[in-house]
Amino acid sequence: MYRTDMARPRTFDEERALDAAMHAFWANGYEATSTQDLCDATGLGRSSIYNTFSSKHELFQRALARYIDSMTSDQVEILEDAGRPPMKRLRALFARVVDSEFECRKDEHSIGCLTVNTTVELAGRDPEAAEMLARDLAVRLAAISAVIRSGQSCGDIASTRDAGDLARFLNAVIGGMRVSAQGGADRAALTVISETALDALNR
Amino acid sequence: MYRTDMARPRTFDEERALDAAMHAFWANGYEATSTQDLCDATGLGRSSIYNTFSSKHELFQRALARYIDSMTSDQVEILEDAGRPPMKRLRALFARVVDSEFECRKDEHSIGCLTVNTTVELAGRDPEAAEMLARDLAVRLAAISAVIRSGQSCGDIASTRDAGDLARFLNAVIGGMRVSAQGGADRAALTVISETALDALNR
DNA sequence: CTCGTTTTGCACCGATCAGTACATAACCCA
DNA sequence: TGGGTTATGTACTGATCGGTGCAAAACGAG
Repeated sequence: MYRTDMARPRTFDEERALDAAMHAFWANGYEATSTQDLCDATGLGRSSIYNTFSSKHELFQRALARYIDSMTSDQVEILEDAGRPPMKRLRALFARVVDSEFECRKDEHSIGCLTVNTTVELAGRDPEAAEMLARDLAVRLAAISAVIRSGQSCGDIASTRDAGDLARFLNAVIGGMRVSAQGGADRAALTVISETALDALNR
Repeated sequence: MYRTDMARPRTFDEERALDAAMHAFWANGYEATSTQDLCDATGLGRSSIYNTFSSKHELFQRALARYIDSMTSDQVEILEDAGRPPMKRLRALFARVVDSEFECRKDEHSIGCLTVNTTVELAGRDPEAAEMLARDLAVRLAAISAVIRSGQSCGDIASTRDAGDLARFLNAVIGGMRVSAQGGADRAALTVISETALDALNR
């Protein structure tokens, strides 16, 4: 079908372009990011973008997939660090969330989390995005649940609530922290929120 | 300046039109709601909309203000119900939040909360919206803090954390519940999240 | 009924939207 | 060096964007 030999090679790195597009969608949302914005962000011409990614919507899906892959594998890695006790792992997860809100900023404001942003903006009317988000949510909930279960069985976590329920709770708090950050909450505020959330596991 | 007498009267109710516009922005977001959508939602012609609300942006500000007014006064009323003990008031607040996620729906999905949606979509690049949201947040945090303080002094709330910090926490959980609802969480899931959040106040 | 004022409907504005057509450039292989 | 193939830049498409101009309609006051 394609003969990549004996033809003009690309002058750009597809992964880098995808990364730039991802940041554009992340900072401004799907609707507010125009195809021209994507050209500017990636440094590519319209032809190259459409030749490589087919459409704005497919480019968005690839950008979202990339974000989900990197963020969730990052978090799962923290959660599956068998060398540390469960509560320490959860604390590390929250610390990671707080840090992430101060990594990518724009005009002194957090740009939040692409997963949360997309859930709010698109989940209700973009079936493909909704399904990607649902699958990712399941993965994250499973990872958190596993840590909580092990914490409950070793006595590190006192709460007798269902591990899955506690995982949903922690996940909701993380989402709420993202929103709070976009609403202007500073590092201290986010830190206290996460500490308080962990209080709920110890009763 | 204006002589409303001896001129053609309006054929529509401004508050009803504003309400329809608010629901359109609420369900679809600012960017995804076109002026044509606003005409369809309100039943007004373009002239009437621009004559009454000046611009899409000003109409949005009025819609957001209307939403904030009604939602926050609703919640503050629950929180200031001096006849009930503090924890009961907080529980009632969360019950109200859960219910609200199942009042206005679209295609089996929650449309969330306009305050959260706007924080995510616009807070970073719309100063007027950001300021309205910040003022509203301060009001809600103050109301929650007051309830928590009274709960701490009467022994209804065991946590010795700063009341303001606990309020930030509860507010974040509420935001996280809105996001979870948009991500597909059902009533039982939201209920457990709120119960777990309240666990944190009793240790 | 006429005048002054505002509302309303309709046509229209330039700008921008996502996406495409096509010629040419750039490359590998023979 | 010439031919096959893909990448790229430029110009363009129809549709829609937010917003406006304007004339007719609709009313109250005199």
